[in-house]
Amino acid sequence: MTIESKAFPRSHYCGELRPEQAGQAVQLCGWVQRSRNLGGLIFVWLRDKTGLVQLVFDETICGPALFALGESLRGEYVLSAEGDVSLRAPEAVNDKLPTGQIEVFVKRAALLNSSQTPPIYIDEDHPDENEALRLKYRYLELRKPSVQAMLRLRSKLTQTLRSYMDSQNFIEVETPILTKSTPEGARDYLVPSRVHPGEFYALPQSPQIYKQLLMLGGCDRYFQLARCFRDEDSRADRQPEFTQCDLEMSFVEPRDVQTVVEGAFQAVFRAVKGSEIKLPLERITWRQAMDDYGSDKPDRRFGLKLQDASGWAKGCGFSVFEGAPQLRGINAKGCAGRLSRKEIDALGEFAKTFKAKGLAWMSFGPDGVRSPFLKFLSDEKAAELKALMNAEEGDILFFVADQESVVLQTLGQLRLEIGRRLKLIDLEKDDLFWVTEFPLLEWSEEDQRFLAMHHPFTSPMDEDLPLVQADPGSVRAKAYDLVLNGLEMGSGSIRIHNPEVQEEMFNMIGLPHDLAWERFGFLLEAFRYGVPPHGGFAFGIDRLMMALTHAQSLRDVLAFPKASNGACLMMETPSSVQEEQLRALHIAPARE
RNA sequence: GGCCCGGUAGUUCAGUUGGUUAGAAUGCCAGCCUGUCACGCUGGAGGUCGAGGGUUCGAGCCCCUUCCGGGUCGCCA
Repeated sequence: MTIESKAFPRSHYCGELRPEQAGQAVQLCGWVQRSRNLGGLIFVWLRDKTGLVQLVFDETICGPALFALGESLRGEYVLSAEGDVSLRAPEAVNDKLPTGQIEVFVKRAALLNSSQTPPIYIDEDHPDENEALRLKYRYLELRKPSVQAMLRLRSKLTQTLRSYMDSQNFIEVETPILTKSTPEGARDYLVPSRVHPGEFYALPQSPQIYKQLLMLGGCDRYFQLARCFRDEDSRADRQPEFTQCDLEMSFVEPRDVQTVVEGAFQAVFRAVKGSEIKLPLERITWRQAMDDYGSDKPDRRFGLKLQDASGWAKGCGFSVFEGAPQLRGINAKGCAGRLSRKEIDALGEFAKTFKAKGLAWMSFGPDGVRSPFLKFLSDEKAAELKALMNAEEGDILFFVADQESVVLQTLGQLRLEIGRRLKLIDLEKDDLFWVTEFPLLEWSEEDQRFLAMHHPFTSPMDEDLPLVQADPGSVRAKAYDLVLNGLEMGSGSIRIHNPEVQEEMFNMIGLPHDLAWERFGFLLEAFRYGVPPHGGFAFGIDRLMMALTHAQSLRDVLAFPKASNGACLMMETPSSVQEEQLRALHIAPARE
């Protein structure tokens, strides 16, 4: 019957009250979700991080002063309330609320704060609100029990990883955030130095160099939940700053690292999802992944594998096919009737965004074969192609003719697009596996030289060492990726510990000796002092969260995500600074 | 850097071929209401149609520029 201004010590969380507490006096704290004023009776939903519970203000029980307070309550007012938990009458039970069998008759309350009308709905019924507003008022969105549940899940995940890595005798070591700009790879965020005019630190894209130095330093088994930064454009699954579980081990081969990582994923799935992953995980080679799926991170939850028709294309009579280095295709089994002509054309446009010149198709409907290129083929060649692609009535074939990289990428993406459009993907399945034996190098048309596919410290496979001089492009690396449901969870490799091989590597990627020393001299020098063989792995915590929660965007699994241009709409960063600050950093103001 | 989609009330959206005073729902404010749970009923307030320029007798609508948000290609060792 009293109104106070200080919060009461809390006895229970709102969302956790159950019929077992009936008859008890409880103290609750939270925010007003909504109130329904019936005149002589007021119902108020109180929310905390666990969920909602219904408070009842009944004037005959709480008295006129407290009732007046109840009348004044509005959305997001902050309230501390004491009252008696009471079972609801059967006809008054709300099945939609976990706490719907009970309600709390308020006897004491403290109004701790009022609130403006919030600009976003803080409930679970309005998920598709304006992204910009959600980002600007993220702190309000955090009040949603679903977002709170995400944060708890994330915390559970990191706790599980830490305890698992500890159980495997890894130690967590923090490496510097102020570090050195590295060439190759993503753009760095630069940090100007006040003490060293004209010189810059960089934020780490990963703790790569440090963890290798830790191996040199005898740490043997290191891990870190590491913040990483890349100054590149965002995507739904890419943010400028993100968190990786980064690890490195000494005296190991790929299998040893993979065993530890697999175990970590098994532990996480057990703890967070309650599901069991069978170990060891399946391994497929990079070559196999590319040939079958046109991707080094295939989504294997549906079929539609790629098939090579290059051999058939020789002398087929259709110049587009004959003139291209490669012809590969997909048989979309039973999909002929599910794709309209308009949709097929849209897929053609889709294919063109991946540099394909066009998308050839051939459908086998009840009224016969239809295809824009059928007229160029003899009956025999057409029949051959049908047999080669295992086509039957109801199927539709898609082909891309071009150089290998374009063919594979286009068909790989097309396969995913068809899978999405026709809902062929089994979302209940979790498909976790290794892709191994990545190429060491990839040819860059732009730079007209080889680039390290992973990074320049990745070790070649022992059996491919003889190819290093003769055919660098075919050398495979001790590099491996972990893939979950078509998402790249992370990648790792065994590093080069032999100075001659390292020198050879720099040669292959066209990095002159003195330039290599300028950039990595400290590492190369360190490696003269008895570096152990070592290798490691890193996987994205954020992407793993996305997979575990079926989130559509990385934003949904971060407490404070950034917008697609890298800006924080809430704090309005990046922001300009005072000229004085710039002067201290020896930086000239931007000219308009 | 390229391409696609979007921006109208606090919020989610509608807005016809370019034509009167820009609408709905919800939220908000006021009043009534003792079993609501998307409470109900009555009344009310609320708009720089992202911004700037142009075409026109007349622009939320057409054109140009630009800003912001989302997606994507490039990029992301």
